[in-house]
Amino acid sequence: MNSEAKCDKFTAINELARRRGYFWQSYEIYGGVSGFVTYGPLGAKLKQNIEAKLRELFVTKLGLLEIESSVITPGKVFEASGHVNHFKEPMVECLACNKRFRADHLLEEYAKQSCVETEKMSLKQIQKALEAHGIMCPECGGGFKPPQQFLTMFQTTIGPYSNATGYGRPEAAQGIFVEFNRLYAMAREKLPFGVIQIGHALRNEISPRQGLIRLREFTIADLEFFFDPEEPNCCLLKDVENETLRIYLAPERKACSEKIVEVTVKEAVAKQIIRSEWQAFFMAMAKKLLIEIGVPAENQRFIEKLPWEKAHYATQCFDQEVYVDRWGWIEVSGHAYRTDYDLDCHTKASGADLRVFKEYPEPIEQEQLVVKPVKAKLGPAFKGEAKKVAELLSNAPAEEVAASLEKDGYYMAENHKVLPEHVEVTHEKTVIRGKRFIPHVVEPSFGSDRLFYVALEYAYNVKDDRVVMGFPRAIAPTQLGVYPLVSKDGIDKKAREVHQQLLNEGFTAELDETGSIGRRYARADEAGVPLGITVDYDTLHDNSVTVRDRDSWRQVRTPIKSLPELLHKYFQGKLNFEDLGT
RNA sequence: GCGGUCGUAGUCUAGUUUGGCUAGGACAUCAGCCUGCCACGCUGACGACCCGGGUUCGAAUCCCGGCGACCGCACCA
Repeated sequence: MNSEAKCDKFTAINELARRRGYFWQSYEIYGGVSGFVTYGPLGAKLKQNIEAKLRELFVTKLGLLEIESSVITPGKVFEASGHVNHFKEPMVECLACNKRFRADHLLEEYAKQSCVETEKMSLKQIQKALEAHGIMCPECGGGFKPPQQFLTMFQTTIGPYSNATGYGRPEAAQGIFVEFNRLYAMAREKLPFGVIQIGHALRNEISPRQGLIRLREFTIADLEFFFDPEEPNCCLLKDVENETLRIYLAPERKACSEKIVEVTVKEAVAKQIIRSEWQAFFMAMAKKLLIEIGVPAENQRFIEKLPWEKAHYATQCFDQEVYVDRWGWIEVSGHAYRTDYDLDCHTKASGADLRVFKEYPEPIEQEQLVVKPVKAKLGPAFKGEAKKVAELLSNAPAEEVAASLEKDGYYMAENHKVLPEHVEVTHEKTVIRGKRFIPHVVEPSFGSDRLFYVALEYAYNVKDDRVVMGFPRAIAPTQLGVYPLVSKDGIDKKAREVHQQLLNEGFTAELDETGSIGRRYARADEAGVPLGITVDYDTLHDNSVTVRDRDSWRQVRTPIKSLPELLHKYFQGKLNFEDLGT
């Protein structure tokens, strides 16, 4: 088992995960469905702890706002955001060999059409274009069935009688954008500010096959950070400016070079490698997060997306990648500069004003020509049409109306003849105190399940033919194991007391009294329990216990009464194992 | 969806070619004994042939269909 484990960690981890209750494929009794997993007791706790780390880093320390919105989303939202158009692909199937191809890719390759062109084409246009260019199956030369769209969002109907289309959200971000006005109010109407949402998202993948890496239902952590594009400087950049980032840049990728540049955050910004300071900041934070869940810096990198790889909303986009045994580099987070794309789309589609107001340092005074309808005269003159005429006058450019009155002695508001007596033309001074604009957004987006998987893979160690899950102590699902050395002579009773005390202190602690002590240590190692507390014969005399370190297997001796304080500090990272006793 | 490989207790697996099973083992789990710090002592218990159909006196084994897994193709905004 262990030699195989070295060959393929993915297999070993999946097996361990099932056996020990980290995660497994859902609905097994009905044969299982791929793309859905159940997190077991250890896994659920580990995932919570990883998400707690995310919250600690972004919510607690940076003061971002956290929200929770619904998964089912009215169709209008994703029509506005562009997902309905972009979350589907036109595909054709060969009549002869049944192979499937992306229709737009075929046109790009054989008809030399740009992806900008194919993007806009309807299915019928695609079919005609395929026929016009005589494109046949690249595999066998056969003809194609009519093209079909594959929508990768889960579609449903909201309510029993309505035919309102709803979608399972493929990202949590839109839940933030649509609530922008309220959230901006809660941020005390100040930029910059950020909102995070950690929740389930759904994507109907055609064929998900890589365990936790590609799921149909998964947990996403979308962070939307709003700022003024005219004040794009990041006030927190100093905190991370000397962090180094390993980046695989787009030009290198185009040249098929493997070259990774290693730059500090400061340099990346100065050299415009990363065009948004806030994006650079969050990339540094993402690196920190991954280190905290156990992935060393040298096994992380950022990869700049090529133009055709980028999401429809993004300008510059980086993926954070982690090296894993089975597939090499896999994406764990995406960092997109979404500009004002989403808020602009929702402004246009909903009619709601999602702009923010920015006061100028000095108010600007302007003199403006104003044409005011005189209601008292309009009424008798136009009777029932008066209201309409007034409206037409208000909407017409003042200069045009004034000029016409001056020159011709009247102004035609459609077919109504407006005379000078009907209006009052004045020069008014207006004071413009500021302007309205749509904030820009940088979005770091983490795949929680992928973070979970890489945490498992980097924790996975084999020591003396035993599996030891070396989770960083902050994310370990179980913090403490409590063991009676033997189950007799009152030692078992004492161990239960110690266990209860530790639970009362708020630790997650497991009591294990079966089997030999070595077996229990081994079992705890597989569950990644950082510390073992063993009650032995000496405990009965002097109230001290041994504390065992999961990673070094060393032991120290400590009085029971000092355990709570020492252990709290240990799990906060303020003490090392050696400091826990003698 | 396509092609290849595969599907036996919680896990790993023997048996499938050549039908004869009351399906064997190991680890894990549970109960009891034993215990003096790293899964290694003893006794016992629990527990499986992916689903459906067919062939046959008899199917884990052969045939067909379905489901699922792994690899490759495609897909992964």
